[in-house]
Amino acid sequence: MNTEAVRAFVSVVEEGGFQDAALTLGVSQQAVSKRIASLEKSLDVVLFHRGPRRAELTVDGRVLLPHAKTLLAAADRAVQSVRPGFRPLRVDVRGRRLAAAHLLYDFHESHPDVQLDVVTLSDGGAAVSALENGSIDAALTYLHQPEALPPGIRHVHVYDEPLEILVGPRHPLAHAKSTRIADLATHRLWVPGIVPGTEWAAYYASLATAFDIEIDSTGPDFGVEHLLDVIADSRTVVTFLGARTRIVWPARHELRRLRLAEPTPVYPWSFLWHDKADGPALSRVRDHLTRMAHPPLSSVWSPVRRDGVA
Amino acid sequence: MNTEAVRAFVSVVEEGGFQDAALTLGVSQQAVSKRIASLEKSLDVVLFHRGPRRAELTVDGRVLLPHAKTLLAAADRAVQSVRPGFRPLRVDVRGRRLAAAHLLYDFHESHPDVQLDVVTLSDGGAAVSALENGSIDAALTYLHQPEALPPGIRHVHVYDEPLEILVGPRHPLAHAKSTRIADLATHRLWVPGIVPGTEWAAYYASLATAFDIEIDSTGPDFGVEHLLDVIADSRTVVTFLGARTRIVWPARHELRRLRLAEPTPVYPWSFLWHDKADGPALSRVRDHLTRMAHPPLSSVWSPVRRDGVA
DNA sequence: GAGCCGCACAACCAGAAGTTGTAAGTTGCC
DNA sequence: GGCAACTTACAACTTCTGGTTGTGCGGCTC
Repeated sequence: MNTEAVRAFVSVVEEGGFQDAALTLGVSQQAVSKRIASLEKSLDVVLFHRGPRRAELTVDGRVLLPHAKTLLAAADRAVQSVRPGFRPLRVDVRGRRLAAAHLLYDFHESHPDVQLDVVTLSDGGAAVSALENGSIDAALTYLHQPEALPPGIRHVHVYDEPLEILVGPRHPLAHAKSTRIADLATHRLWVPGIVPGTEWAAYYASLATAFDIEIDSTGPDFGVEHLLDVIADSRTVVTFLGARTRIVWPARHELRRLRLAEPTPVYPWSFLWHDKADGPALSRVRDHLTRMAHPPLSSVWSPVRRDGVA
Repeated sequence: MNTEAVRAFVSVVEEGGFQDAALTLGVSQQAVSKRIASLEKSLDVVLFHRGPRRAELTVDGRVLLPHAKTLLAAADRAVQSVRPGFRPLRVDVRGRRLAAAHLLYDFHESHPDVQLDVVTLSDGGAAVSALENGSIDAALTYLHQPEALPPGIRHVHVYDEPLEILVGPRHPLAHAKSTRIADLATHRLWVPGIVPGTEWAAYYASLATAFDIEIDSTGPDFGVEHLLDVIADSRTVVTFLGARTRIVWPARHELRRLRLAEPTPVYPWSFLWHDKADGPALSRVRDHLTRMAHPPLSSVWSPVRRDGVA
């Protein structure tokens, strides 16, 4: 499947003949003829009835046509996605199952005309340096030290995500409706895969200090499936997750999500962008996110102190 | 954008390095290196950080990756769509705004796993010969002469589509709820674009004969927009359309669709297929369509007499 | 420091894909 | 019927893409 051959095919259909297609493609008629011939050979079907009149699509050609068009559209979008200056807005969401991805998806649903490219970088620090060198335009992340941002990078708080815990069916808390975080001190709090130095690690460090609990992030991270297996089988292990974190577990696992209360710890999401990247598309995203900001819960704990309105 | 270069790019990401990608692609490491280099040159971005360790995606590479994958998926689907013996089921629906397309879309909604290619051929006769030579697998059309089908082609009636009329806001019937077809004899019944010799022409000929009305199909067909313009402005002109024919008219046109009653003329849709093409996918479509068959209306007129159940 | 690993560059070669020139076919007009 | 006008296809030639093998360079590992 040669892209140029496909382009020739679509062009012949749209222009109505080899000659005219050649003209619009800027090549000779013979070149178009060769492209179509090679395409037909590679697919092993005839695409046009060549009458001496004009070329007419065969049934195979008719079937191929829409597929060919989507192929070309995909190719064009692929090229556009990395074209400096003209590319879609690039936003880092830290992970595709996290609340940030959810927030951005909300935006996409209500603004389908804004071209987006969703990226996931390794950590918030990487996002900031990517913002600095211009390889991304914006990021949704937890900002541990707002005051330490490099010049030119701006930020706004957009969402406080309540924290929940996940326990197995035989855990003592399995049938509770909610629990207080201080009551968790006696349980084993396990959050594998926290990479030291990331904003994620900083958040859990703050949480552990604030409530005088111990969060175990040791041991190798074998992935979510393994974590769920352990939780499901254990009477003691508890893990944290954001209220809007999407996880899918196998049907056999009867896991429970529990709200935390009095206070509810929240994971604060900020929207970051570079002054230079600011423009109409970016401000539409930012406006949407700030407008969507949920009203603050009655009793919350957050690692960052925010002055003024949420 | 060379497809093979994109394939190499995705392969390098999935395999984790140039070397391994070369192995799975069956080419030399240097060839992969060249492909990536040419892709980077054509896009004018760097896709991989070449550390001495393993190749690592840049932000541009991360962004391109999903686009590259959809591009390859589109290419594969395009090839599959014409691959003899393995291609998706091809069904002719006569026109994408007609009831047949609607019926097939219903099927697609409830059976998204069945790969379909929807085709529109010029007329029912073309569909039959396309069925005969195997270039399509099935068709939804009005079958004027079921007894004249070539051997091997089978058919089943699936849907009676009530006929409606379309009038402008100043037409005397504009505020009627429904009308009897016999009462239309005094109006100008205009259906432009009926190609003689098609099943469409045969249907209207039957209709005209049965109710002793005159249907005007003369004059050049300037398309639906022109037809709607004429209807909207006229106090006399009336046109027919199927109850499930989708038309979109500009907001300024206050057109009215009216049901026909006592009897309601129906446009009977049949599902046609070739014995040789019968298989699990085709029978799922056929079963769905026959199951969806609507209960017969109380008083209908149809050009074909059907014995037994609907 | 020696060896290993991973990617890039150089030289070479085959063939893909462009060009021009020309043939073969049908339509339309005289 | 014969010729002009038009279409697409084929032939010969040229260019250059994209593959190969051989080799170099830089950073890990031991």
